[in-house]
Amino acid sequence: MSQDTKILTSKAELRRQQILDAASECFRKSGFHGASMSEIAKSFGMSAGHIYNYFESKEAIIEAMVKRDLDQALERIAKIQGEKDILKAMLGTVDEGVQRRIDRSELDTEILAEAARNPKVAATVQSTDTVVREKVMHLIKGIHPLKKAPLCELDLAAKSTILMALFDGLQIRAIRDPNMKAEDVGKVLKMVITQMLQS
Amino acid sequence: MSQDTKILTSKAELRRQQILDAASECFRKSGFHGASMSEIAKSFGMSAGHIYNYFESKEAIIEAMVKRDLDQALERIAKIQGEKDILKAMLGTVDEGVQRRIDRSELDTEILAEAARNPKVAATVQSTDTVVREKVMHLIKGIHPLKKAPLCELDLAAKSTILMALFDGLQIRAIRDPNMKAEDVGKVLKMVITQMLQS
DNA sequence: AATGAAAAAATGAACGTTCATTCAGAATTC
DNA sequence: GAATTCTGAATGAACGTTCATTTTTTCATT
Repeated sequence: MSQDTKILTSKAELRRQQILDAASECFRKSGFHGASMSEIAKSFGMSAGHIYNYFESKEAIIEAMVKRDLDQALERIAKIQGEKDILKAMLGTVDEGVQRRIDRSELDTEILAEAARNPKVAATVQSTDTVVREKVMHLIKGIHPLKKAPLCELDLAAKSTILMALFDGLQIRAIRDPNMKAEDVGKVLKMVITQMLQS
Repeated sequence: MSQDTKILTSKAELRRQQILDAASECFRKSGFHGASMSEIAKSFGMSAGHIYNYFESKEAIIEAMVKRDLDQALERIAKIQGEKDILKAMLGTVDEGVQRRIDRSELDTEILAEAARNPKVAATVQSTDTVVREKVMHLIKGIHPLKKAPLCELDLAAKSTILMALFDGLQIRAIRDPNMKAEDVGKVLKMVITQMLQS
């Protein structure tokens, strides 16, 4: 099995994923600066120093985390894009989308805070967001072609921003208001999204 | 002028405000853990040690910042509550609200990240949010009393959450997408808010 | 006004701790 | 026995907080 080193899930790659998983959990609990390298390493039985054989620095870990999340986001979008009725497909993923934002609120907030002050992390976050937002705009375009004149590009950009802000905002709401009821919010959210994307 | 020590804006109180102002700017630039006490102190010509005559710890500074922001939020809400046409008054503040979220995105994200891992800061953030959200629910109630049956409490809670999530979300959007156009977003935002609060 | 001593405001070096990163070498795999 | 994987002590820098000390302000008394 080792005759071809091009296998992507090599041992080294598995080690990298282990580190990312452990670091995600530690960053969530303690924050990017609060979690030490040895805390991350010990949490899955590696020594602190050895992490540096897989990542150049602590900063590089957070960058890799952001890039890994991008692929998962693109998969979810592609699944919607493949459906006949795009609006219906979108509404069908609202509830799980709400729950995912709640679950990831602490980690994502930590990543954003780091992006707000660390130019390298900011660049990674911004470039992945650009990719996602283009896909979202394409989704919205696919909803509209019925009644009126086609959406102007300006409204399209603004609507994609609002749509993403709605979900991004829930991540903040989850921290500010831990008693938020996901089901009720999902209900109103579907209504708001329907109204916005059909007008 | 010194015969009555009950004057609220005493010298000590002014000093506290100076520290809060300087700390806000330093936290925004460097983050809560990235900004050192001496960096904060030096930025307005005080020594690091002297800060401890006004705040018990670094943590206490962030808590005081959150409480100070609450008062400003309540003032803005009270101004809307005093108007005849509440929906119209709300829409009138959307554009400046969008801009404020953009301007404060870095600092607020930093505060939230700290709240996500520091229970004391979390308690302060959550209790101030509860106060604000009750006022917002009261605002929404004031819009509705026309046509239909009164809003059920459940929808009221969910709508207040969505309304606040929209603005909270813009703060994240500003970090993920620095090219976001505030005016265009404001336009669509007004439309979405109008539709949601009148249905 | 001028004085001077007590109170208040302010300093900054020192302390103890923690952390990211390095590296010489041990353990394991091939 | 070479290559790879891994360890953990060592390094040097940085940080929050304390405190002995100095500077400034206050104000009753002269």
